[in-house]
Amino acid sequence: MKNQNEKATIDDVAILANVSIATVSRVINQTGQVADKTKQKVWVAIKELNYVPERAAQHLANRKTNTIGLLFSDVSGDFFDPLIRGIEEAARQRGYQLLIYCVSKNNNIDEDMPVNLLPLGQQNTDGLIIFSNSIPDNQVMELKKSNHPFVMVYSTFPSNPEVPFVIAENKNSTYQIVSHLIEKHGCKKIAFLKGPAEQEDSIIREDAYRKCLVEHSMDINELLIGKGDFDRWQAREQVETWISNGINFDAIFTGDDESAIGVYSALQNHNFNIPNDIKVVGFDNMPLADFLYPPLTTVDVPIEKIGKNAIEKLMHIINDEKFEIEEILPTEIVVRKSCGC
Amino acid sequence: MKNQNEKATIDDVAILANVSIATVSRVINQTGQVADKTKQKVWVAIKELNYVPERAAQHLANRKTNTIGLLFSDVSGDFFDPLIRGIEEAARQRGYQLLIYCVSKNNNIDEDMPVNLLPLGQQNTDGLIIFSNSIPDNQVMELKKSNHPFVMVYSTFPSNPEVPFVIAENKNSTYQIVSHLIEKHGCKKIAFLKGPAEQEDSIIREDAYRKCLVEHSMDINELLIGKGDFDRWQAREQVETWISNGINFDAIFTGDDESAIGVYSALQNHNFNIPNDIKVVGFDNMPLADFLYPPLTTVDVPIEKIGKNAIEKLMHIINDEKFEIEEILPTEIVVRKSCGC
DNA sequence: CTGTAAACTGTAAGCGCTTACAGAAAGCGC
DNA sequence: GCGCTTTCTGTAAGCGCTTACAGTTTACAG
Repeated sequence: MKNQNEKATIDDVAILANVSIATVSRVINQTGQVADKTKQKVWVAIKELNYVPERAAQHLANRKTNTIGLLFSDVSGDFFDPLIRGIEEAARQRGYQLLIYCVSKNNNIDEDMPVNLLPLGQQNTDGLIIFSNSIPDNQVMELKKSNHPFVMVYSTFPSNPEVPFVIAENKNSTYQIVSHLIEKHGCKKIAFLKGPAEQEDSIIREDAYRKCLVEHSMDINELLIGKGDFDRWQAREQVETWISNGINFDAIFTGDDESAIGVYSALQNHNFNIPNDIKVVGFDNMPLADFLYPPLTTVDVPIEKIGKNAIEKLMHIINDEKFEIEEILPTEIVVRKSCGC
Repeated sequence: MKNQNEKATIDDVAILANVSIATVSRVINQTGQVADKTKQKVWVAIKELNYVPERAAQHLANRKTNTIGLLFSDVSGDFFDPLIRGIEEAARQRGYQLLIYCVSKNNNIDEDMPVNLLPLGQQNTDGLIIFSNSIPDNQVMELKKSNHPFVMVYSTFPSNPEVPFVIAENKNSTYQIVSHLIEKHGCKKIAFLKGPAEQEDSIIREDAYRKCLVEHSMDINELLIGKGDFDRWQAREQVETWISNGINFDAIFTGDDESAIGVYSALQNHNFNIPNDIKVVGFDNMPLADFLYPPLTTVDVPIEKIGKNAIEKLMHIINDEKFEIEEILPTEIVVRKSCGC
């Protein structure tokens, strides 16, 4: 080692162990055969020098970064948490690092930005996990063309059936939970808070909600379909508006649990009792759902598993193995008290 | 470009633009002088080829990774969210990527693990942000010795006054919020949920709580000091235990907002009214605080700012600029309704 | 002891970039 | 036109690794 303060390189190890750098590389990566005695010497030297391979150099030589990128937007905390954990852990177990990039209002990704200028891409990752609508559709197309492996999470990409994704089942479970309100609790005026317009979940849930009402011979009152944006602030505001406009409803399907937080806040601030005055059900079963009062009836989405499976699929793609383009994980309704049960 | 499918390299650009790779590098990095006409040619070639510099190669040549690592443990979502955003955004603005690693039960970092084997370190980052107690103390010491830049966030490192940190003020604000309960609302039996024993915040808050009671000539009832662990599940359990043991209290200082979630759940499930029966106050002012019912009186901690400032300090360290070892951001009590106001 | 295959090890090229250094071109005063 | 400075550009070395290929050693049957 030229200098005590510099970090050791593979050369230093080779010199100290009295072998060639090729051998050092072989013992570290367990590639090729190395005599036990030699291995031993090398390990000793590595420990002695506190040697850690420089990842950049490995990447360059391997033409592989061993890191996967996560692109996400403003998912709220309680939901985001299990997701990122699932992803990070699964990635790490496979020897990958996780690089992240949050898209937010302040640093939006422009439609016109060439896809190769995305902060996460071929230059620094072996593959990408893209959360929902964190980048514009045309970028997804470009990315697909570029052949850089990626998988979408939490939303499909209808315009191109080749784009792999992992999502949760939406339609049936929405139908079920709305039915529950109608059949079990006799709700007549069920309000609905729709998510962001571009988001697929949002659309599917709305369709299922409408279908459910229709098939139960109920009128659809457009006044009862509000904007929730899967956002607690927006949801609260919408409910406040309904209340101050004197609009009547006996239940709310909040679109997602994040919105349910806003709904609870608005209703309780106006002294409505949940579920006696108004029943509410959500979607996602985020960790908080069981801590709200009353505990929220919702649809359980295996968030962490979605993350894990996304990584798994991504690995298949990266390794050129066979994989299913689409994966729809089952969800199941979890009945707590907010629906009146 | 040898092959249409391969990504372009700097050589391809150089050939197409009919200049040397040195020149290409110079225009990309804006280092050195390049004639306008030449610059132009280079940019055209870059666009033409969709060229993006390979980060690994840059790193190797620069001896700089331009990425900073975030080491965190089980911080809960609603809290974690602003933090990570603050950090990621600040880092990106300075041209750094964010690599993350979650320490959790399943992949704990062993005390004996040599610090150079941490998944985040010299090999892949230029510096680290370390959240609270995500790695054992001795590792922090080792890291310090290794001279790799890092800053602690959300906790100081008392055993070594050289370790830089960014934290929020704890003592005064805890004192204030407990006083508020006593002076303004006449609380006589204030329970307290302490955080994880190793965590500094936890200790400071407990001390301030005790001091406040003593200075208001109140008895300290050890039965009213429970284990909250800054964890909603644990907090709920502790409160349930108190209730089922018939222990009396008229208020709870929950230690942090995350615990407050558990406290609300336990109290409300047992039909206690907050604040009429029992007043509760928290600490952190996480986004959810205003959405709980009743809205939580708590102490506002500038979470996102802590993240930002940590990055800033880290940059100073990396760039060998002057910096303050310690930074304690002011907090302020935000009064909502859960205290009875 | 020899020959041959198997086991092991080393040499050197190359991954894609940055940059020190030197050389070429341009500008300018005379 | 000349010399000198300034501006611009290219050559080549080197960052720390992996790995193809070739060379050396060992094991063992004959």
